[in-house]
Amino acid sequence: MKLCVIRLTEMSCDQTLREHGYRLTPQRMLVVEVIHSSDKHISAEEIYERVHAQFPHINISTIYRTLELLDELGLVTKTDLGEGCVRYHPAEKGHHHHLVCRKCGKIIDLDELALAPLKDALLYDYGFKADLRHLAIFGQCVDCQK
Amino acid sequence: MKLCVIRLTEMSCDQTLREHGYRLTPQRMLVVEVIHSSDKHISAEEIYERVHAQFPHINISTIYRTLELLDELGLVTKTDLGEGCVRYHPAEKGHHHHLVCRKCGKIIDLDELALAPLKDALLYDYGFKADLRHLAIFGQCVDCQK
DNA sequence: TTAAATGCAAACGCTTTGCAATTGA
DNA sequence: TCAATTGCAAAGCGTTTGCATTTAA
Repeated sequence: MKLCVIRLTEMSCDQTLREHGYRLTPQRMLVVEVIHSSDKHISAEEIYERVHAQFPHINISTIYRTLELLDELGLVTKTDLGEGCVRYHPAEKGHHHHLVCRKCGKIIDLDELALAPLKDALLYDYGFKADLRHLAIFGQCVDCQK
Repeated sequence: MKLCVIRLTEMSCDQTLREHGYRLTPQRMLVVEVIHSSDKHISAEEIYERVHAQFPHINISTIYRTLELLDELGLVTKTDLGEGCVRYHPAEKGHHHHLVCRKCGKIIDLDELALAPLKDALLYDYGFKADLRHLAIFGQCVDCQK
């Protein structure tokens, strides 16, 4: 069941690449596969490590170039969680926010709807059209408060 | 009137430094002065430029070391607005959030209270104690929506 | 006098770039 | 075939660090 979804998503990536006249190289396919099969948001370095295990010849600049391309095509979303690197995840997996624990580093996903009232308030009070995709909110999780 | 406030705040910085056994060097005093007299949040590079104009001998590593110290003493607050650098401002100027326009780069200050409902909701629903100081919210400002 | 602070230079981690060699269509 | 893509090496950025020299107290 899970596998079906993954395959489908990867296939639509491949299709999108082809549609835009980009080549389907093994490097690109592996990057797409790794991002889609990751259960969490993944950094360029982590993607590199995983691809490298299967394709030792790959260079990290190829990872960055592929990520830039996937971002341009709207296939991945970038999130800056304030760690000094950017994290990527498939755009298809939908928008959500992040509660980042400053103590243990845990990242809790927060549904997009949780910020809907704030979004409305900002538009009403400031005329500001907030783009609240993948917001990172820092603090302390339940476990670390004990 | 403004000048009084600035003087007072700088003096309390100087006092705090002294109280903790740190030396009052001309470099440190200039950094404090520049941060306090800036009308907006300022980056290390910008602080360096302004201090350098008055004190050409200064090195940027001194700026970074001073900022680290001021942060430790709770005299300045750091904000990552996703520009690839950290911005600083006097802790005395209070907490607030930032509406960052993706088009024109304008930064609108948002009162701390605006996020109080969200903070409460996160604690209630997730048990997450959010530290909502100096949050950056990206989007489009009124002017850029036209 | 002397520990603390500085300037300098070199390195850091993440990311980008120029260029020659390789490869998918 | 040949432009697109890659690997490689080098550089970019903001920031940090080790160390000898200087300086505030």
